[in-house]
Amino acid sequence: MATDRTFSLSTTRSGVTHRWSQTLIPTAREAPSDAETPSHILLSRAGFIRKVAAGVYDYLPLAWRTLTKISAIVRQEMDDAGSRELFMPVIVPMEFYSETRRHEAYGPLLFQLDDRKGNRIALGPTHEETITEMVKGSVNSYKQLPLSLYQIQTKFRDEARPRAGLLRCREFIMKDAYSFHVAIDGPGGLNDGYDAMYKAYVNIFTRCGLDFTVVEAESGPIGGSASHEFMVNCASGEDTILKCPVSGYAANVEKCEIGERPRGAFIEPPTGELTEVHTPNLPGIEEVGKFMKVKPDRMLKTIVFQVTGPAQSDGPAPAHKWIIAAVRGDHEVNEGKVKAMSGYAVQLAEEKSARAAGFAIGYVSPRTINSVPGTLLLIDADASLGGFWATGSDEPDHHVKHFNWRRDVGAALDDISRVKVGDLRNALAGDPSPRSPGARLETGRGIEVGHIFKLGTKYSDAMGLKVLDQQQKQQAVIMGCYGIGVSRTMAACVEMSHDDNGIIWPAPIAPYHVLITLMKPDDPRQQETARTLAASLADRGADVLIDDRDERPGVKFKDADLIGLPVRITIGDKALEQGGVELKARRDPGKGEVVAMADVTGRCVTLLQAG
RNA sequence: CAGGGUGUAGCUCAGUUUGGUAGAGCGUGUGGUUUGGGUCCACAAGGUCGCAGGUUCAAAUCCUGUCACCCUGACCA
Repeated sequence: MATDRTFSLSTTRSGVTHRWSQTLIPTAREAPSDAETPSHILLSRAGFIRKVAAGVYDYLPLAWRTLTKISAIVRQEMDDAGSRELFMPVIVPMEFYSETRRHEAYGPLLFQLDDRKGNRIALGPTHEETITEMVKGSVNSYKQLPLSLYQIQTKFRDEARPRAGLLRCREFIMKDAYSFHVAIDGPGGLNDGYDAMYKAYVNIFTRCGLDFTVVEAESGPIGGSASHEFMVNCASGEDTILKCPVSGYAANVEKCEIGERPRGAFIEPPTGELTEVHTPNLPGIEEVGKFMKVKPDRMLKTIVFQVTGPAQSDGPAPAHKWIIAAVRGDHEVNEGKVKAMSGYAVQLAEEKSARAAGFAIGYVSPRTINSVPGTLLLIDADASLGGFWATGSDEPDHHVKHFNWRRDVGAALDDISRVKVGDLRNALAGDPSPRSPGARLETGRGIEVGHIFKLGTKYSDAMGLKVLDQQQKQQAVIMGCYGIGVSRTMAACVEMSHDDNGIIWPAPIAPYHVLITLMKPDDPRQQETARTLAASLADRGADVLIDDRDERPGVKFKDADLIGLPVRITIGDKALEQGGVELKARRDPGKGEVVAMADVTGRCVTLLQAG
């Protein structure tokens, strides 16, 4: 159907009308064998995506329409939040990383290639360097700030293991935004810009029709709640999120604090003689526990970290070389908490050097605080309690029973420069909430679709992005950066919203709003009805797909459910004889109902506005 | 990167153990039939058996190498 292209200053949005026979929607009864997750299976079967290589996909017409709609919402909200769109190249010259050294941080994740002159080139995994370089050449004065810029671009990351279709790709579409400020606080400061982005993100994901949770994520260099992740709630999500039902506090596992827990005073008497047990060839806590007939929650897991420097680059030199972190056997050490409690930058100890220093890796006990010089012992509250404990014996293939803090570690426990007790492990469901006394944390799963954080001067320092401030002094620009996985959002939406028969699109990001199915595509009366309805719907801004294929009804209905457009209108003789057509919302079960012709458009619009 | 697995028609797979020159279902095309939830029938097109080398009279099948892809884990600003 021809659209009126006459020139006008502003166009009232009118919907499109497309015919199935004129677009490419290769639906399939079976999904490719490598598809396992619902979004991968359904997007493949419904003809949205095709795999080109591992983690690389074609976006077919339906997918592209949805991606365009997500992008349109992103653009509107970003523009409203004062950010301006630009477009930067995929190609990043390797020189851009010479100062930030991020190619080292990224490692093999960075796609690289050589041009014909032998120059090394990267395919951008994100664009901090490119935009910092660009702004450096264009902004010199505080008067030009604050500034916020964004783009929607294809990004490249050579993931070790792409998986789950669009959820973890090597080539994907991302909206990335960067903000530039002279101050952290006050009008126009980083915090202002960050809050504006936070609100824009809430608007974006709400408008997309997603069920999502905003969680606190690992803080940036500025501290506080400087980073948030936007997670689509869905059981198949890769990430665990924790929520306090009373205060509304939510955080990811890396970040989640745990409320006050009882801790030991190290005065309990031993439960028995320290007994050594031969435990050969047992790789994990689980196996060792079974062998010794001790439950994991009665074992102490002792993890060795090495100190790599002060927590802040300008901090004092570390007084320790090693950190041993003791948690209950059924708990997991949280590296961020090890950092926070120790005040050092740390990494998991390299096995060779740790052995050389005297740690029997795999069999370490807290007693090594007394045997390896320069060691700091951190104990999780739950592990500091009294009672029976089993732990390593500090020699290969042996563990001990009846470990007792006071008897076996001794006076070091009273020296706060050598031993600290606190929150050291990943939070779990049922843990005390850190924000609301008496409340318990709950867990859920999520898919990360957005991430915002405060960068501070990390890039401007490294790359020399400075402006002259009001006092005519050079000052490093303070930055924030804000990402949305556009293609991942589409997949996350399918994960969140589908049934056995197919996708169930929320109206705002459905490829089309209404599917008009002709039972007899050759029947002039049905054709005329379809044309009339489509024109009327398009007038109201609805995008319409007309299934004009000469297929059996069963095939058309199955395909309709599969591609998941929010509203289906079926034009057939039965309803026409009653002076109407059949109307059905995708999310409603059953057959739909016959609606009088005059009411159809109104009913559709109502259904679509409801989501 | 470690461990496991798979590459045969557009898709899902059988055939490989025991070598003899390639099959099914779905999909596609043609004809008929059927017409409100993946009709039924007939005929047809479609495959360098991932790639390279080797053994053999003969290789999808055995051997060697290589590439790709998948799963679990590690990793994931």
